[in-house]
Amino acid sequence: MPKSPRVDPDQLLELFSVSFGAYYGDFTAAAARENLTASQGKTLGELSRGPVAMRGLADTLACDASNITGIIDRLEKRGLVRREPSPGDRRVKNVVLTPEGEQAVEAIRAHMDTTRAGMDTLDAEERATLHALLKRVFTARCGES
Amino acid sequence: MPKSPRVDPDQLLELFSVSFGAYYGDFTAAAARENLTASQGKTLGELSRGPVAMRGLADTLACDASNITGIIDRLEKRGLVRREPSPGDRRVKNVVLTPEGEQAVEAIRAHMDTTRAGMDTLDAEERATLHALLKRVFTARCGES
DNA sequence: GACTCTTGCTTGACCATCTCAAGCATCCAC
DNA sequence: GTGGATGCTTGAGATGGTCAAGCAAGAGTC
Repeated sequence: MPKSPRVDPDQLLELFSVSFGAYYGDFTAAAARENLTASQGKTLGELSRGPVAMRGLADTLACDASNITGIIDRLEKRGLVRREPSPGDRRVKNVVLTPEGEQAVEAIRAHMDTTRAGMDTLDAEERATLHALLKRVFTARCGES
Repeated sequence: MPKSPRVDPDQLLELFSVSFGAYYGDFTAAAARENLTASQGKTLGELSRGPVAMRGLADTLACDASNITGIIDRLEKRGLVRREPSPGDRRVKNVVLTPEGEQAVEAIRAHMDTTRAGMDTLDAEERATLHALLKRVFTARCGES
């Protein structure tokens, strides 16, 4: 079953652009529902995988460390996040999600309506295929075997 | 060949988050190379598909129209873009990419190194499959037959 | 210990992005 | 032509982003 022959990398890149634009819009809207900006939502999402040092957030979000200070300041002021001193290195501050922060992450994920509706058009096998292909394209270098 | 059984929507959503983060970082870096911010790059990318009214850009980029005014101001000042009156409606201004603007878009697309490297790990059939699946998830509602 | 080097975080300055409220010009319906 | 809707701009205020500078703390050397 030849899905559609002749998809060159430029066409795929173009589709990435459109798809990610749609995802980003959906994400931004879901975050706005919680009175969070896209950057704040993205930061909380990273933290949902476990505590991260300020430096680590700056690396993941690909921005200057000084930027993170302000974002965490605002999230901390709202009680969604907490700075904790690192036991091993007193320079380092680990950022931890509070229960309220976890709730916010859940709420955002639950309200990604457009994206979820799109995913619902795939059956289980198609989801598995998409997952495998996307993973190869975007997480190759962090690659476990 | 069962790729990987049991990928539920939440896992796929999670992978979207990571993948789009990687894409966004790559895009931002490529845009920065041209002395453009991510928003400016995204705007130019939209315009590469043809002229768009200010209002249309605001809709596509999912932000307030007043925002677009500033972005286009800066792009126009740098000669990457031009405002043209719409023949049919004198309220509307169509934004057109200049040749310099087209060059900038090409340069950004050419320097999406991480993403291109990831795509190179796929063969032609896998690209076609990924294209078809992504398209179904994210462009269903604009759907031509 | 003292000296230096590096690293992690914060601060301040400066611009870009984003939203909202308000305003103006134009179109459209009546 | 009057009134209402629409397209764009402006200005205020908060957030996001970079850069340069600074402080605190680990790490290596003596």
